[in-house]
Amino acid sequence: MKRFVLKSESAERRPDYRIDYGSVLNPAQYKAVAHGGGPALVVAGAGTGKTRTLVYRVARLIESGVDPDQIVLLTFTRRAADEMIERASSLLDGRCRLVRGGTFHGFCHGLLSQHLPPYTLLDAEDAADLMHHVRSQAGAARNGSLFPNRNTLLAIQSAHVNRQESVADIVSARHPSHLPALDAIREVLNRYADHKLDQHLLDFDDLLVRTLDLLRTDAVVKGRVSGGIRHLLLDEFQDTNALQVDLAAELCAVHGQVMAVGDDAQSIYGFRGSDHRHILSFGDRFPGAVVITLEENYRSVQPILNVANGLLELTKQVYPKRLSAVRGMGEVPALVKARTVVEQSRFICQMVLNLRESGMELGQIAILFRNSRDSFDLETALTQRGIPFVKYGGLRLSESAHVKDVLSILRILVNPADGVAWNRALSLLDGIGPKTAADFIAQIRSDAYDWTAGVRYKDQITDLLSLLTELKAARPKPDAALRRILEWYGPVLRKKFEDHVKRGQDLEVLLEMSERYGTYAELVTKLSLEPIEATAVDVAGAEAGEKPLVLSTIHSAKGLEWKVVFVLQCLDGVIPSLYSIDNPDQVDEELRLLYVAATRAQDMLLFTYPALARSGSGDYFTKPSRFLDGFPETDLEPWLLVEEGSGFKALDDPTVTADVPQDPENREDG
DNA sequence: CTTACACGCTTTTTT
DNA sequence: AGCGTGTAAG
Repeated sequence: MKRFVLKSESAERRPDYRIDYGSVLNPAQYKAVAHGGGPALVVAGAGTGKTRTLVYRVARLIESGVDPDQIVLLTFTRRAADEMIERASSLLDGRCRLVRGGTFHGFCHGLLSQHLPPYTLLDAEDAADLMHHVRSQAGAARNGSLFPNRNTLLAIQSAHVNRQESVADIVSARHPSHLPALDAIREVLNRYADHKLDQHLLDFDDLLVRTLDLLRTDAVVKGRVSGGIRHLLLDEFQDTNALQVDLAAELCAVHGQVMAVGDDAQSIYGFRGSDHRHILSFGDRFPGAVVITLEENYRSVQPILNVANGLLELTKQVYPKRLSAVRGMGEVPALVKARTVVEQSRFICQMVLNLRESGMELGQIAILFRNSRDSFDLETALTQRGIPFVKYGGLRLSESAHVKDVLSILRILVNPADGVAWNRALSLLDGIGPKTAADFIAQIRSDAYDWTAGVRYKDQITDLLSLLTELKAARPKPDAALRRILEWYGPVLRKKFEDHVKRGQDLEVLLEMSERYGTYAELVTKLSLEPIEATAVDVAGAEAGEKPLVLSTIHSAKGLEWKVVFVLQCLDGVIPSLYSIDNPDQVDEELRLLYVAATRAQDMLLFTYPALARSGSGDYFTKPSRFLDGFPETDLEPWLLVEEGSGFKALDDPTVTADVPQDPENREDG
């Protein structure tokens, strides 16, 4: 008898992979990359190849025949998504660029813009403007100083939405002093919501809320959206909030293929409603989840991890975890005591120059700090010495007053009901304050810009109106429109700002950027969703093509790595922040923040602090961060800065050479 | 009644 | 360095 063997056609055909996944990944990474069906959680300590794993998984899924368009990769920042997709592309091919990716907020906007009537996005400051307006309309200010200010109101609102807790709970837990005003707070928050509805405005939180709402109430949309997501990949899962977890659950409802990657030790966005416990309860939320742990650290030398491990041991929560280095031993991290902030900057500049001379690229060095302003003095010092740098974090170009002024005109054209934009634009005119602006806005009932202007403002109003009418009729491209708006704005800029020259340059940058956008709405929305985050300072003498030194807040440094990392201003009251020390949970978050900073370093890690700080009232002595206090000198080596010619002899450390004038880095133990 | 301006105080991190 | 408040001027 002859037998014919029928191949099973239902089983997935084993593809011929172009990449030999088994040999380029370690077993745990491979397990995650090759994971077949159902939810999976990858718990990945710092430097264990988390990004690499996601990148290879994307490539593998595509090689297995998954349509890239059916893969959704949600990351914390747009920068992270771009980087991953870029890396996947270089690994495999251009198909990876078709993967859908971005932030939760960006993804939600993409969806909502197809399903909601047109709306305008409010960034944090716009939301604050609106809240301020609502607050003053409610006569809140008269209720005495006990009534929360606009930022507190927004914080309450945001916590209410993102944590999905009641306003009463939020106020009693986080702002107990405002408990007597609870009813008034609710009233103001309701009005805030009403205004947003009336004016077709959505704030960041609304993007998440409305998307969840859409998916839960519209079965057709949900079927199409979730049905179109064969694989959902979630990066930085420890920083997702309750709302985002709900969203993720909806998005993967049809295919059930969700992979989350995260590290509870790196949860640093509690202030935005994230809760690292979501990682721990992942299995409850996504039943049957496989947990894969990545433990081998490929990034840092062991002495850096010793400090990182030491920091982690200080946290109240005990999810014990020890990173161990594949790379082995290296230099012991330093705790550098400078006398003043100025000396701290001098030290860093000279170290950077020494490193540069010994062949390290500037782009391999990063200076990290808790607060954006912590780097002000260093920025001056770097500029003086002609060291090129780029700064991430803090105030963004697109959030600065002059850029927002200019964009408000475009926003009016996009959405004539946008009272926040009208208010901003009108307030630029001489003699028009909140009251007059509000009166005008109340008169606007159509997008025909006609109203009865008081004689006092007549000329200015006519100017503004003809600008709007002209742009409305001609609808030039965004860059041409901006050019026209800048003509109008020029005199305002010069009158309003002392440093109008510098701000004018910013506006030129904006103009240049606007060429990339097809519509006003796209330009305005993109700038809110993905603010221009880096402010580059190009200094003459930078070698063409060499990446500059990186200055970054620790928050913005998440997910990145450098050969040498300095952490600035390691002071008690800075990290941990003065305003967190009463709350153990918040102190823990500050600790994790320092942990994140420490684990960015590959070869060398230096914590610096000034012993003397300056405040308005005078100089005062400081204490180094309590987190760095208890380390033995074998783990964290104290460095003393000594002036040249003061009798101390330099140790022969290649990175600490004495040929730079005024070199202070003679090392002293103890 | 509104706006403009000066002064004193200060929570920061991001979508 | 910005924000809210108090004060004086329009």
